[in-house]
Amino acid sequence: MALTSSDSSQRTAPVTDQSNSSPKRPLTLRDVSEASGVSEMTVSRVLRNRGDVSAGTRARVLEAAKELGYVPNKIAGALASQRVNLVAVIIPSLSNMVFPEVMTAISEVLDDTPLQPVVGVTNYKPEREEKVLYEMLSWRPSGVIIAGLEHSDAAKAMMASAGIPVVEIMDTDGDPIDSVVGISHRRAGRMMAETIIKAGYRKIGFLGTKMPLDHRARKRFEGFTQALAKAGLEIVDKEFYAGGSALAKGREMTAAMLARNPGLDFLYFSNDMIGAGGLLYCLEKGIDVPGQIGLAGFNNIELLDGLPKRLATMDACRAEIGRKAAGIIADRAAQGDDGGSGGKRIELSPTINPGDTLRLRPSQGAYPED
Amino acid sequence: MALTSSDSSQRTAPVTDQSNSSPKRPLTLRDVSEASGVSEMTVSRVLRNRGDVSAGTRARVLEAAKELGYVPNKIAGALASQRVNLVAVIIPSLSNMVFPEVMTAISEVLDDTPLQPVVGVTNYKPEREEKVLYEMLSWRPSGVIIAGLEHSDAAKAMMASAGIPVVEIMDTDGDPIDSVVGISHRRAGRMMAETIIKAGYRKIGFLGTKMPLDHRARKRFEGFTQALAKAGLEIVDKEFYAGGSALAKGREMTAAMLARNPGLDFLYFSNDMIGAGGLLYCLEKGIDVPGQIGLAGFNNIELLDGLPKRLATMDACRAEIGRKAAGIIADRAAQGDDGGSGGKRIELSPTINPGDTLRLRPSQGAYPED
DNA sequence: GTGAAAGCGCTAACAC
DNA sequence: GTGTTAGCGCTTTCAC
Repeated sequence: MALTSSDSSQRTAPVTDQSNSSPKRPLTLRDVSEASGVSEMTVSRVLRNRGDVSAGTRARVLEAAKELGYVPNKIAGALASQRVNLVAVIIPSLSNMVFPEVMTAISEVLDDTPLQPVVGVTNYKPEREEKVLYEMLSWRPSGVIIAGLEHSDAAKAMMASAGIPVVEIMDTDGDPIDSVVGISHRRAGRMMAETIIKAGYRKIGFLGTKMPLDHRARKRFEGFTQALAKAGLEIVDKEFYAGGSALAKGREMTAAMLARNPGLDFLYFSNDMIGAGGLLYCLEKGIDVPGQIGLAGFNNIELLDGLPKRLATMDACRAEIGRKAAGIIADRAAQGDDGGSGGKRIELSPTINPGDTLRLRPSQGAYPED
Repeated sequence: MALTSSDSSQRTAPVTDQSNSSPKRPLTLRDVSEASGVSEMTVSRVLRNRGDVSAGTRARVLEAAKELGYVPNKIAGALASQRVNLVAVIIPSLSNMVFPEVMTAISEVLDDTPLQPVVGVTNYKPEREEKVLYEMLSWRPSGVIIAGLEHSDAAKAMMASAGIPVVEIMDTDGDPIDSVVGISHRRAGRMMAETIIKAGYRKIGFLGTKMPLDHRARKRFEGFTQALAKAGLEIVDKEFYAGGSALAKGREMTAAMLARNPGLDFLYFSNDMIGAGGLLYCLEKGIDVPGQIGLAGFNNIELLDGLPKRLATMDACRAEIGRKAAGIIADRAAQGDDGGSGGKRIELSPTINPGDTLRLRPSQGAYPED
């Protein structure tokens, strides 16, 4: 791909610096055409590597384009060809660690295609999501990848009628507009609860974010409490935070909760970062983890490798989600498919990583395994 | 801004779902024009809130647009108006924590303008930077914000001749194409060295990334060793890593270095994350920090609040850099300035945050302060 | 293998 | 206040 001569030579420096010679009018195909003595049409063909062009003209055009420092105008190109090789990727946040990872996976897949990702950030606000979506759709992208299944009616309507493939990612608990790739966060919560119960923990506290708009955290919580209920258990205590450093908040909340309920034997954190804060607190206080208290988070953040103990957590399949989602868009785009042909539904299976903060067997043999 | 009626109503759901009624052809102004019985031109004016339109027609147009679920085509708009309200933001990485923060500041400033940021990621590779830049410039953005001062000749030429404002950010040690906003990383390295020396530490180790393309880390290292040399000191040991979890690497490298050189009394880490790994290691080993060994990192990452001790570090003014850079672009865009009018040069002053891992007075009174 | 004409969907500029 | 005309810089299509 990077080896085709036109590809590399197109974006090369202007050998003759035109910036002082002419008044700063952006160069057009016509300029290259005149400089090379070749018609605009043929110049266009050379620059896009389309159709047959003789080696001679080809060389002359490339030479002229390079000399002038010509950069094609994609706006005009897109309007004329009715094709925009952009994929809108709409995510709640960049500072969450989770989303950059999904982005990376998406980029990797799209790198092998003509498509390019464009990111929009919503900050977990539906009205911002709607605005960002509107802005992006107005550039007529080839597809949309958007986090979550919860959107305003207007947003849903826009996506449904855009005539392009839409992939909702991260979460599968709900009705997709078109395609979905993700995990069931309810199931993830349930799985964690079952694992904890099986390990013999009984007095369980929950610590999470206050964000009512973080639907995935909410669903994990629901799944978690539901599975506990099924085993006749109930959360002993819970606490939610908003803002500030997650690590510090995890520490503080853990301190507060353990002060209120010294008898707790497990803390389930809605993300790894606050979990790490809790872990550091427990270790500092000399609490036996996972003997006296077990801990678990969510996300399997690589960032945290290197803590004194590895926090038990759950892999949310972020990279795989990104890859699959990008793959769906890429396939559809390659087929010239406009999104009408029924969406895919891909539910990935998250796995529990017990780390060092979750004992695997019940201490008193209360619940035999299997 | 969000209160102007056109602004909010433009992006509202199609009340009548057109997706089944017509073959999936994207709607055009003409459709709205016909549906409302108003000329395309006037529809355009209403939708953009330009010029005087009577309340009556205005209402009818809005009604029709909403009904149809019309989303304007920015491609056509941009081509016709020769205006693209996009700002290209080109950064090395999203997973670095540093850049999302800069992005956030940029977005905040641009939110008050018609401009919109579009991110491109280079992964610290010059050839990718060149490609990303080329792609973005081909959309004719209103400005470019790009990390660093080191670019390929081709990249520099493209930016110089693009006829738009260019702001290079993060670093001021070098020659900008147009404007710069950042800190001097050489100075940052020197400052840290001077502070460390003043505090009485003498046997200093350095731990950093192996990336030869992380110019800012390199400059900090240079400034650091240079200031040590001035005081007649030399780094006792150094170690570089690549890949993997920074926290874990910091821990491992610290262990290795202290095993080799038990006499070290200070470790300077090129970033907070590996610094945190080192800190955790020292605390675990019962090493007296900052008595026996002092530690410092770089970046003042909020993420790390909550560690057992606050790591000494240096604030890189990330938010301020983002704000100032976006401000420059926004001002120029508002003035219709094409970037010809001489760039600004803004050098911010990083400050040292001693945290709990850097004693402030020399223990033996070797170097009296001021 | 190359060129000429038409037009993508909008908006600037000017008429009315 | 509203409509008309003429492009924006490309690519499509078709002729040669």
